[in-house]
Amino acid sequence: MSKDLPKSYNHADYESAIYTRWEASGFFDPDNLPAAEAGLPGEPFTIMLPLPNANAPLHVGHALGLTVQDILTRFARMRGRRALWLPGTDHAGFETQVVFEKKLEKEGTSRFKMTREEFYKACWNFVQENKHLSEQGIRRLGASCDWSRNIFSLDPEIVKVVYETFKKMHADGLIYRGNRICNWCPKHQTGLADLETKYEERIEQFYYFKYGPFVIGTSRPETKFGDKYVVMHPDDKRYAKYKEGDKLNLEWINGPTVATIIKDKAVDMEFGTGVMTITPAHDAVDFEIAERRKLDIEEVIDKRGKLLPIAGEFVGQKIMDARSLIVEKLRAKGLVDHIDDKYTHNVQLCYKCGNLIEPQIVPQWYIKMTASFTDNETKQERPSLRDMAVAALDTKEVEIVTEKFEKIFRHWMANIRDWPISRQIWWGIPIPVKYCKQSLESLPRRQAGKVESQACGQPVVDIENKIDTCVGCGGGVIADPDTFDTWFSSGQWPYATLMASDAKKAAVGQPANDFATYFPTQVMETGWDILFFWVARMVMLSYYRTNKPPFAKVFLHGLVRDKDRQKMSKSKGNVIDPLGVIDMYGTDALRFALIFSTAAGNDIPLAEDKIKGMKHFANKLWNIARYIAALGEPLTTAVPEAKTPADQIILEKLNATIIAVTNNLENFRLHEAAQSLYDFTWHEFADIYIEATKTQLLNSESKNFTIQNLYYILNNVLKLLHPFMPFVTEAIWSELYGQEKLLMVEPWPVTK
RNA sequence: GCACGCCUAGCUCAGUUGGUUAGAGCAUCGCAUUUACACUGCGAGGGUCAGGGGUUCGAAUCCCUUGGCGUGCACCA
Repeated sequence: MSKDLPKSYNHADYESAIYTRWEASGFFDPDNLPAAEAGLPGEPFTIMLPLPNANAPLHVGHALGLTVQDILTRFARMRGRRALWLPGTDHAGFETQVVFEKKLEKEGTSRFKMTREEFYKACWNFVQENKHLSEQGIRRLGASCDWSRNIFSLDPEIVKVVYETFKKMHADGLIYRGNRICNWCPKHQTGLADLETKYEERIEQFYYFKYGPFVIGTSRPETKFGDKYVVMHPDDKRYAKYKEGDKLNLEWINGPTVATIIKDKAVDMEFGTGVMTITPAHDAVDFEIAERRKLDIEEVIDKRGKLLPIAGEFVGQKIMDARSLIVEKLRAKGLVDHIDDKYTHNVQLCYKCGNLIEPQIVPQWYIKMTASFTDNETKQERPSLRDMAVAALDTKEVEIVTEKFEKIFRHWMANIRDWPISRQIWWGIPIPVKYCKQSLESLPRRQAGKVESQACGQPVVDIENKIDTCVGCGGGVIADPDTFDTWFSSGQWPYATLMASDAKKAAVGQPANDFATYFPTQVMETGWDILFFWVARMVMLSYYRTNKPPFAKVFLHGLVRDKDRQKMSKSKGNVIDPLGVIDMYGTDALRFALIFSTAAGNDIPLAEDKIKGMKHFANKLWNIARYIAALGEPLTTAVPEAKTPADQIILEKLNATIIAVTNNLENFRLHEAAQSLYDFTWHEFADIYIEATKTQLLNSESKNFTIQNLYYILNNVLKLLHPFMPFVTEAIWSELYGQEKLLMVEPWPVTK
């Protein structure tokens, strides 16, 4: 019986209905897959959806990641594996707070005009809305993820796992509270990790001031009020007559002062005059010298970037406003030696707002990255977190697809420093620590050089929020006001999600063995821009907590750029909206265009022409099916018969294509798999073989096996293409064979 | 400064461990016209694989070098 199909494939007629059928089938949940039901469970295949941030709509970069992950998941599923693609959303602490604060700003308010509770609730609602939108977008991309396990990083079950890790690390001595200089963003009022700052080259003035008998250089006159140490290199012959510890009386900005000579090798003799004064509270290098030499540390600038009383008449002024006034005053006092107008240097900026980072001394929680430790439970000696991660690469327990990124990863690991995990923001997981109230109040928190635990014992980790009495003095306690760096929780994602899933199941009396079954995961697919932020942390934390790698392979995709290789940005107007593209050309066209000509990790130029071309490909496939369907039913669709030379050639090429596609998918060469499918389908199958069948079909002897071969090849092509173009292939499949059998769970082709 | 990568057709890019005549999409040009599909088919032009040197029977691919472009990390007052 022949079928009449419409002349061209109209994606809008099929996509949403097909997704609904997939979802209703229950096969996104691997526990429902036929093999598992039949008591023949395939090997699990797990992949975690990398956390779309709950603060922004999907962009084309998400579309790429989702496509790659869906291809891998569908491929695994069709090969009989229990494929679990676990979707989730990250609260994305700082990122979301920044976005939400901008929104508040537009509405003429700010978080500082709200209570913390009000802010948190408003932010929660904002995130829920966006989360819903993202999830709809993910569905439109055809993502075959298991919504029954959908999870949010602020779900209590996740928070519990995160807290347990914190407690264990604290018990193991890997976490400490450091009262050190950190990267402080005066706009966002929080400390930031080095990764969360960026550098920008600027040409500014460099000032040379007379400091007693010396000339000192500085780019930041506004920090110089409290300077009382003058530092030079011990081998600098120019200053040999000054000895360590010598005191000098001299005139400075706000009057006479006493300076102490310090000799330290941290000074670069070649730079400036080889003499500097130090400002330990607002400069990392100066702080390091002061800490090492036990020098006094005095704050000059407050957390909002205004001068403190030590600045005398300048108190309360913003540092940038004060700078020129201070220079004028020094000039009036005859203390300006000269000024270099063309001083090129790099300034450190907040990666979000681009404001200058103001180094400040703020107590923060840190994780030791390079210290080996004794596991408090097992009493076993274990290597440092860094060393565990590097060992994972050495043993190939974790492999990063494309060597280039492995090198970058190792380089970063070699230079890693302790990770500050506390943030002074409100949107996030609170740090589960209590302090003695009395000691906190008697010692103003965040006062430079003081640690709040001095009065009454140590801070106490309280993950169940039960402690209300200070163990030292018996008085009240105060909860740590800070939240975790988002990456501390998302860094635990691969195991935390599965542990949390078990906790949820156990709570309703279901068998809970997700962690046992689906961990470690097989693949982590994400953009290279979060290799350090996320991938590195997952590897370290997973080995720490589970003794296992979080995933076997890391597949890093590149940035999607426009056709001229420009970064997509709203201001350039070159942003491709994935949902708009889907409306116009269909999901399959977008997916295939994204995958088609890119290697792992390389940036992807995406032009509308390419997407359009792939829509043509979907239509070509549709018309191949239409041609074949019109020929009527075959005797069998399972056995090909190579009787004519054309048959032989096409069946050989099909076998070669099956092998190539399978092999390329196994090795993450998705673009090569896509290219060979495109080429085979269009130029071998359609252009050559189908043209040849027009003659073969005229002959009644060859008609039957020709129809048989056409179906056989079409079926295989549909299966091979399904991971890449799930909608059009499923649409054709159901037009041919009805809606009962889903292509999604058909077995993967094998060669005949 | 430390590290990494890239340079292949007009444009955007593929090219796995070295192995036929170096490929695709788009663009260009010619031909075909009620065809499963114009969202088409057939065909053509277009490359010193950045330059130079080396290893090899053989190099876009490996090594050295020069030039150009880019990225990550660090960062000096």
